[in-house]
Amino acid sequence: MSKIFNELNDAQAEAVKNFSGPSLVIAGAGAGKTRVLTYRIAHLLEKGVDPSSILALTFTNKAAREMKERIDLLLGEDITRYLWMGTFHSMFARILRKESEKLGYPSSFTIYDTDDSRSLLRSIIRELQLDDKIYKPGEVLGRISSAKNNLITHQIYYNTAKYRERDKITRRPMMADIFKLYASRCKKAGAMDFDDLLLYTNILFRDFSDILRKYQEKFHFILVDEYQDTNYSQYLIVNRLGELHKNVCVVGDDAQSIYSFRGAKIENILNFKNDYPDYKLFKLEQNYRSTQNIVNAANSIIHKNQGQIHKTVYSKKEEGERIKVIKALTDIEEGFIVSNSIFDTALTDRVSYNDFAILYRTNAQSRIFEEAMRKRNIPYKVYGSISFYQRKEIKDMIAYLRILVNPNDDEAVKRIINYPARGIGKTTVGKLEEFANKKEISMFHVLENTENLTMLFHRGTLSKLLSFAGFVKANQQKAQTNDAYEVALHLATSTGILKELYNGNTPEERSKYENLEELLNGIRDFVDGSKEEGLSANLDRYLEDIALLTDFDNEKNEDRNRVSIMTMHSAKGLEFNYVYIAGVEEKLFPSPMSLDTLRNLEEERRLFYVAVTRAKKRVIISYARSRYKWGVPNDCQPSRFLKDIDEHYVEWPEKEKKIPDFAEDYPWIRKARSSQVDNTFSTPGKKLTRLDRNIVAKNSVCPKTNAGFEPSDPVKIQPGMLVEHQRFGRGKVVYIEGNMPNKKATVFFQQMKQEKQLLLKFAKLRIVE
DNA sequence: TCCTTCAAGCTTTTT
DNA sequence: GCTTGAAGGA
Repeated sequence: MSKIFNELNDAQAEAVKNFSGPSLVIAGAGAGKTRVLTYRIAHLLEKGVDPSSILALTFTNKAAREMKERIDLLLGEDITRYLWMGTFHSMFARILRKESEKLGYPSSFTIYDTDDSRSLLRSIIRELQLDDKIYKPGEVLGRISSAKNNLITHQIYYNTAKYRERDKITRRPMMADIFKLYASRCKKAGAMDFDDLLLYTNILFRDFSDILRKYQEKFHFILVDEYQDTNYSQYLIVNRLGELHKNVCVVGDDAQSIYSFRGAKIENILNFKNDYPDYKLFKLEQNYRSTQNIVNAANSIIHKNQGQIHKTVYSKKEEGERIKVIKALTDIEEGFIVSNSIFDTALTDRVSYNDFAILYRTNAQSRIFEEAMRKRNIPYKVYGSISFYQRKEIKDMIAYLRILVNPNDDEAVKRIINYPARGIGKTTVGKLEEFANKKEISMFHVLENTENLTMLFHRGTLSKLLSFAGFVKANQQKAQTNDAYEVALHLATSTGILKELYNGNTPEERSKYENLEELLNGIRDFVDGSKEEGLSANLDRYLEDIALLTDFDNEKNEDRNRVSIMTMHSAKGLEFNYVYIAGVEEKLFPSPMSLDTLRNLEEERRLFYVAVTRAKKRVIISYARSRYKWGVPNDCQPSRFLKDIDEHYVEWPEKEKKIPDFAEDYPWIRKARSSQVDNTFSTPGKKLTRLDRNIVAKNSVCPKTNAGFEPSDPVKIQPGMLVEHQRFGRGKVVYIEGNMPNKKATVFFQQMKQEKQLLLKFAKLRIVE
């Protein structure tokens, strides 16, 4: 026994010690789930277990990385690089690359991200001449995704009356056909989407018993983190792989299950005992993270849920402060209050900014906090929303790299065939795509076959297409011999993309240039790192490496002292001293989409539980009375979740000891479409356009937070005065108070580059110098 | 084919 | 308040 056990309590130590046979670790928030997992692996390694025989599946790459660092530190050696530790997706992508030929895929298959999938679906829907208002690509993808996560392949889907009936009822009878076509197009392109990675792993293990056997024998120990958030597909993989040795250890907390929308099944935890009757159960109930008040408040929230395994999570830390609830007039004021509070706390408590997190329900809320932080000069980092790899310029560049590795990747080809402009227009691309689909070959394949082309295109178009194909082929050759950085740099310069952005005048272009530069630097780091470790530095490996990365994974040192801003979902597994939970309002949190069933509502409540339990010292919850939605301010009510917190642990806003007007849990309040137009702008006989609605904002409140003009200093709009709508830029916003019925103003719309006479009643406008 | 203009639609949550 | 894509003119 080593020093490992000095740092564990009894329950944790038991869970670490008993490493053979199936075990289920149920742990409350902050009770040291990850700690058990980490030490258990360290313990195994210490016992001399071969690291490459351990498969440890985590929820994020970041979690895996942190665990690895911790283990290396514990054992004092660089041993974790031989572990199979990472997300389900990345680990099984690794196995699939080795075995893909069995499934009819090249080993350098492309991984389609959600954007690629959606865009492929869009073209399929168009091709089948369906209405994309009914068959919304995002929704169709959701349906396909949940089918796949339950191992319903397109063949099964197509041939099962039950599913087709359902689609008929929901008036989407062609769903099965779309699914089928989507699957075949992906295969043709040598591409798998996220769900395919798991689905094909299952198919591989189902149809090739020798391969299954090989991996069963390889992985003596299997550990799974966040087991409550695994879906059926993931469950079955673990189940199959663990069948031989049965050394399966899963760690989870049913109270923190927040991903059922992507197919996660709490039942996986509950059914563990059926799959492994001789399992050992370890319960960790002492919370080491948070103060008693926070733990008690969180418990009181989760107790409102009916379907929960009973646990008594407790803390022995100090009692701590109550949860503070803050009311703001507007969302903008909310941002202002939060940033002020962070600024003050950092100063008085002498703590650094990385001790703070702002959590919210939807990514759209990030902007307000970004602006507030910028005004206050507080360093921050927004996680999620648009990740680095989803930026247009980055995706374009990566599309180039992708077709060098896998020329059949049609989504990538479509993306860049005319970027930068080569005179290959929509008609041409459409023709090319149609022909390729008819022949069931890839678009690039068509380009390689000159006879086909002469039939299809005129000479002018033909030469453009051929020069594009030639360009790609030449670079493909280059990619064989050169490393990823050389290839990428050459592409960026020879296409002229880099230069074009460098010479750009707008701030957007400049930032795009910087992003591209960052991407290239990243590739160089990859190349250097690979060479150091004696691994291949070619493009294939680079693309494999980045396909499954998220925002959390390219964290830089300069991010270390920043306030973290993210969704409550992203915050799972993290902890901070000070946590701000923002926008705790009806119609926002719980999300209106979740009000239809008790099941969904309880999941939202678990999300609240997750958010509160991220905090070590202090939780501050805020809500606003008015919030901009689609550019229009809307009245808001405080969330029903606020009343779920036991009063003992809450401090309500001044002068408002009790919060009125809570929405009832029953009957379900349906998403109400508030009429956005009503009486704000009325010219008899004239139909309101969107633009009018944007200009004339109802119930605008003038927050003190905006510099420039004080509320007491309203600006009168005179006829003929030149004003600009604030939609452009993040410039100073002037709120104009008071009713101005039937006043006319000349409004300057940048988007239209023209002036327009408008009647104003109540407006939010910016003065143009 | 490209570029500009304009309005529709959108916002759950993610590997 | 932003993105996207259709429409129409150059």
